[in-house]
Amino acid sequence: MIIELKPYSNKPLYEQLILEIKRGIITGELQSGESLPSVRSLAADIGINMHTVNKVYKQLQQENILCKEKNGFVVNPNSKLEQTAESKDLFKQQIFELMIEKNLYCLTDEDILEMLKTAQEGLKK
Amino acid sequence: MIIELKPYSNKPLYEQLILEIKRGIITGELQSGESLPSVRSLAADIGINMHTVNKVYKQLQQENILCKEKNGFVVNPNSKLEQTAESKDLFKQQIFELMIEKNLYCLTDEDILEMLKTAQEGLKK
Amino acid sequence: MIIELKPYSNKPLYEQLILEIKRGIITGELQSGESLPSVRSLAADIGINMHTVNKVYKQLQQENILCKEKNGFVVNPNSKLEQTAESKDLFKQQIFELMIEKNLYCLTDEDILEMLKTAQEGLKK
Amino acid sequence: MIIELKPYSNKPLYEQLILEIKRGIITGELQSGESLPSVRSLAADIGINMHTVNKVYKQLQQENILCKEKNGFVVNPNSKLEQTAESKDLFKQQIFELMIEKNLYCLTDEDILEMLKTAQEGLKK
DNA sequence: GTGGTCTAGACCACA
DNA sequence: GTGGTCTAGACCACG
Repeated sequence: MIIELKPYSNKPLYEQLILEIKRGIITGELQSGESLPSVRSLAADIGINMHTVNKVYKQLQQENILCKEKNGFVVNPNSKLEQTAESKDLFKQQIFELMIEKNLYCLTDEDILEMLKTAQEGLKK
Repeated sequence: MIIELKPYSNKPLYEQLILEIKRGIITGELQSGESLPSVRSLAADIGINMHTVNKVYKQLQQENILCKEKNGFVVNPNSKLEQTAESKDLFKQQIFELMIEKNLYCLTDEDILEMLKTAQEGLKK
Repeated sequence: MIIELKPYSNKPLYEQLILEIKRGIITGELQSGESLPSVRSLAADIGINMHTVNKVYKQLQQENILCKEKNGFVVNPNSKLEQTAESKDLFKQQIFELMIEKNLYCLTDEDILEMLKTAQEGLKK
Repeated sequence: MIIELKPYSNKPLYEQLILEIKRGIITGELQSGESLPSVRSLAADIGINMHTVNKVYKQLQQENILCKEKNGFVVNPNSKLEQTAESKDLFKQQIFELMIEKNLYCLTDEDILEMLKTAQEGLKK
């Protein structure tokens, strides 16, 4: 799986990396139960600090997306992921902000679905 | 218009306030062309610092949502707001992240629209 | 002579008015030696504060563009205006800033002359 | 790069600093992609407040002249800068005011070009 | 009265 | 270490 981060972006590296890993899971590049690279090797591969990768793995563990095993982290092997309470709150907040913009600029449900579809098609890099 | 901020939220006060003002515009509590309270009075009202309000007004001016008149700020009197290039980029990023979550937790288009609708109904506090 | 000020602009009213009067002189709408309206009547006409007009007249007097007579202000009757030392400094600063932008965005002398010409053609409202 | 600000000028410190940085870019003292000093160190160097430098960097980022990287700001690495819509409007206004002065004092195109050239030669302090 | 600018000092997130 | 945010208080320009 190829991961590219933008050091220029406003978005913190760790958030970018979280999104990248989630993307990998969605596209199937990271299968259920598959092991992730070690903190050190991933950090070296993508050229960022070890602590940043560590933070990412821990946060994804908290979101129930990764599980810690004795030999490192693996993708949660449960076929269907459940949102944690915190994830749900964050998601609601995302929806809320989207709704604000939607109304402010008079966008329709169709506009939103269209954009979601476009985003999804651009998923596999 | 009632504005409530959460001082201990992760979200910066100024971002919260920006959302609140946008909400006011959507619900019609703030009409097109209507004057906003002065930075000082709003700051006093909601119990935050003048400079924080100032930052909010300036950013909303940047987003073309507020206009500066000689005696304070007013809601952009244009009936239909246009997204700036930057707004569009941010919106695309919002959509992208939503799409990631949508796929990760196997949500449907209908789920998303339903949540948007719910959020909208909860608009008027 | 028709004067229109934009209360929305970032530019202070008094600076706008100074430019408008200079424009009038250039286009010939205000002839050499011609009287200007009284502070009060001009203020009333264009809907601004008397003090603002007063400030404008005084500043233009200092720039040697207007002269004070017993019955009010008149356009300096000298056929050819001379820049005061301060005007020259301000003008040099204007030129300096223009030069900065010109170089920053790699504009040519021709671009500048072209834009000056265009501005001049738009002079007579 | 040597930067000198005039604390008692009419022009705000932050505008002066913006011009100085643009000057540095034009003269090549600041190369494309080069890092700028941190807000704190630059502020200390030139004897102004950190927040003032911060404002300058942010505004230059807005103008697409600086980019924010993870560890500070760098000069936009694009070889040719593009004016933003706002920059263009400001530039037009500059041209307009120059044209007014040009006509008021009966200056010729050659005078303007001559002054621009002189200003440019005085660029490297 | 309004917003704009500048200063100063604090705490936090990120890497 | 970096910039980001927030607070607090001061002075100024504008109208």
